[in-house]
Amino acid sequence: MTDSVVLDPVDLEILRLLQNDARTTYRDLAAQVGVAPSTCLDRVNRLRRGGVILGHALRVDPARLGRGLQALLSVQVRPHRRELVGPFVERIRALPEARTVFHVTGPDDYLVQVAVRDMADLQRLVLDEFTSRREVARVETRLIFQQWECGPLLPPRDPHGAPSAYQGDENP
Amino acid sequence: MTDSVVLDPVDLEILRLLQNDARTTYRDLAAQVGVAPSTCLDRVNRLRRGGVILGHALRVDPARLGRGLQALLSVQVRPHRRELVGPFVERIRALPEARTVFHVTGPDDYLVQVAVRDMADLQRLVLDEFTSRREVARVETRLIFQQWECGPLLPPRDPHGAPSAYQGDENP
DNA sequence: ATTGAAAAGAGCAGCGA
DNA sequence: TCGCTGCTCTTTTCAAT
Repeated sequence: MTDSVVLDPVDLEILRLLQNDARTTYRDLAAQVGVAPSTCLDRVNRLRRGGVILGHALRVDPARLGRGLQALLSVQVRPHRRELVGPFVERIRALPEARTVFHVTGPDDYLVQVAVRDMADLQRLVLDEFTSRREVARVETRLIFQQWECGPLLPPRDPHGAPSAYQGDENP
Repeated sequence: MTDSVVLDPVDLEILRLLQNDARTTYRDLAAQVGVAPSTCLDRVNRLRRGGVILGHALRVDPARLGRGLQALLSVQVRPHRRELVGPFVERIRALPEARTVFHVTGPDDYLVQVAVRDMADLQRLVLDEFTSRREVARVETRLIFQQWECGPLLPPRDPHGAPSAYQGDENP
């Protein structure tokens, strides 16, 4: 399914450091990991090509952009068939208010994280873009008080005490 | 509350481009926006100081790290008081499986996005880290089929046809 | 695969307009 | 506020180990 990706401790440490600060230079990276800068570059490029690193995203403060209110909308799309949900997702993704769309199991089909200016804006969004649609059977709105990003994503530790290096799925 | 932040069309275009690829050089940025590279640097630094740009995040593929299964856990914490929820959030954030924690309105207090290896791993996580805790009154697990990040975050367009530049809250 | 050194390129400050 | 010039640091390449 995925390309062969083998991550040794050097790769893991680089990933961990870059997730803490994606702008760390190869020089600093090299110093902290204990290899040459050119080796770091090589590793990072390999992680890129291997699809482990998908890209670099700018973290922006929604409040400073006039979107101080965020919410999660649980949406039921009926009937839940490809010809309906495909366009639904694309339409939602195109909304300037949308941040993330989750397709999930359970009674509600989608969870949509949105960032809006204020309550009036949220009301407008829900009414105009969700409940007014025929394929949208139900919308439940939960406001987001606060949101925390968690620590760097790392491979799970092997529960059986196997070597710490993680080996991805192979597909030669 | 926030510093004075005024965003003109140049700032907005820079933000839009950087959200697509945060590693775009000032030179390329300048070429696409139509100003001098030094101006781009100046603008970006201002956006940094103004708190609009919070930092740079590395986007990583969880599946390539052996965390091919993601889920959203709705968690009810009872009693929902500061002395309980503070430590709860910190404990959850420290879990290597946790990606994002939302504090939300509604019957469930928290939404926790987790990335695990497989179903057995998810079961272990729910049982050991959530339902076994006394302050956790209820956990509802929804699996994530798929997840989409949406377009760049931009200021809302003014509904009254005012100038397109967005002016943040002032506090001189 | 990793390295050090050298070349190419980008970041950054100062200055003049 | 903008754009130019020049210096410094980073990134990237490459031959050798």
